[in-house]
Amino acid sequence: MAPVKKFRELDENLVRQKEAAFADFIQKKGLKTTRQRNTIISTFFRLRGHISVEELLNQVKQVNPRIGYATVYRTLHLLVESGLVEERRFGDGLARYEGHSDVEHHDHMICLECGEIFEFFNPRLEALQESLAEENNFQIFRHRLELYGACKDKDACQKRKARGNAAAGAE
Amino acid sequence: MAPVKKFRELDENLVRQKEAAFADFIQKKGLKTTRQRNTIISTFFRLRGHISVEELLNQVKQVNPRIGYATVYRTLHLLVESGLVEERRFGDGLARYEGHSDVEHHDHMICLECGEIFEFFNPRLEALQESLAEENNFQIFRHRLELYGACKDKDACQKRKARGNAAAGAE
DNA sequence: TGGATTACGAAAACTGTTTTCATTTTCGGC
DNA sequence: GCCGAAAATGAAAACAGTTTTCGTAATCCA
Ligand SMILES: [Mn+2]
Ligand SMILES: [Mn+2]
Ligand SMILES: [Zn+2]
Ligand SMILES: [Zn+2]
Repeated sequence: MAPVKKFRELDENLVRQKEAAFADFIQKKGLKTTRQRNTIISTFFRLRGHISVEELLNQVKQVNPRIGYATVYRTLHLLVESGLVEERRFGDGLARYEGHSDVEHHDHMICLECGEIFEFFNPRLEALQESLAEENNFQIFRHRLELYGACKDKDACQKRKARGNAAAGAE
Repeated sequence: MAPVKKFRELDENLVRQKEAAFADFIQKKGLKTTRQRNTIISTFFRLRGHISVEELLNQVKQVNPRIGYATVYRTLHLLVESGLVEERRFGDGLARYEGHSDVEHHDHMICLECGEIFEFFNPRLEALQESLAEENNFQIFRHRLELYGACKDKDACQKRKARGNAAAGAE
């Protein structure tokens, strides 16, 4: 009867689940639980999207302003090592991080006009990659596929595209 | 009669063609022809593969040891701007450059064991990307697809894979 | 060939990230 | 609850790749 609240609850549960999984990882590695790490991961898991280190640090500082870059970097490495988080690089020079959503693997479309990032997954595409690898006697461990362009829906993107200052394709 | 030589000649012609195209570009931009730029581009076009700045500088220095990083970087930017060269990043932190081959666009398989890079192109894959973009009302300007894994042919890669120190998928 | 314009090269600056190191915190055993 | 070894923190320095600066030199058109 309260679908919005329901989603929020579910999301909150997922976050707690991830926090628990990370705690597990930390313990199994013989590392220590610290206030800073807890702050960082619970902040991170409550953010959505593809988060840069600076973005994360800014949020974290609102909870504990004494936390610095080093600890955020170190914690992100642990999160990646734990398998709960993936690092992405979309060519703007900064690493971005995202917690796994329910979709295990996905690829990205990046709008060069508005910066929005769309996620997609297509089994045929994945299978085709596999079969091409096979042909070349190559075994895929992982892959990255990024489509850079413009989302036609957005007003801003259409406008800029019409003015032609995007088609150049410059970074 | 001399197929190897023939290929070499053809290749040499292609290089000269590119050098001419770059000269054109320089002139149309109102820039100046210099000994350093000539050395750099003719060295670059005679190398094959995905060349890092350091690799290029090392080669260039054998012709003229006084040429420095700055000029190599600047010349590579011009080459990219001219459209004769493309920048690639395969995740090892360095930019790599490749002159267009006859194949206009291609994607890459990167062996994490031996570092070898295989190039491929598949129209079905490209078309599938297009149609997925279409579905999302997205217009692709460019894309990048990289398959990371192991080439099964190579002895070294097979051996290491068997020992299991590769499957972890760590960077 | 003069002279405005562009390029060069060494070194400094920059950016994102990693490391160092002195200090503090954690946590299992007492 | 305290001890002490082990691990974590944070400020600052170091690092790596790349870009910029700035004084000097080369280019090239009138
Ligand atoms: Mn994503
Ligand atoms: Mn290539
Ligand atoms: Zn995929
Ligand atoms: Zn492609």
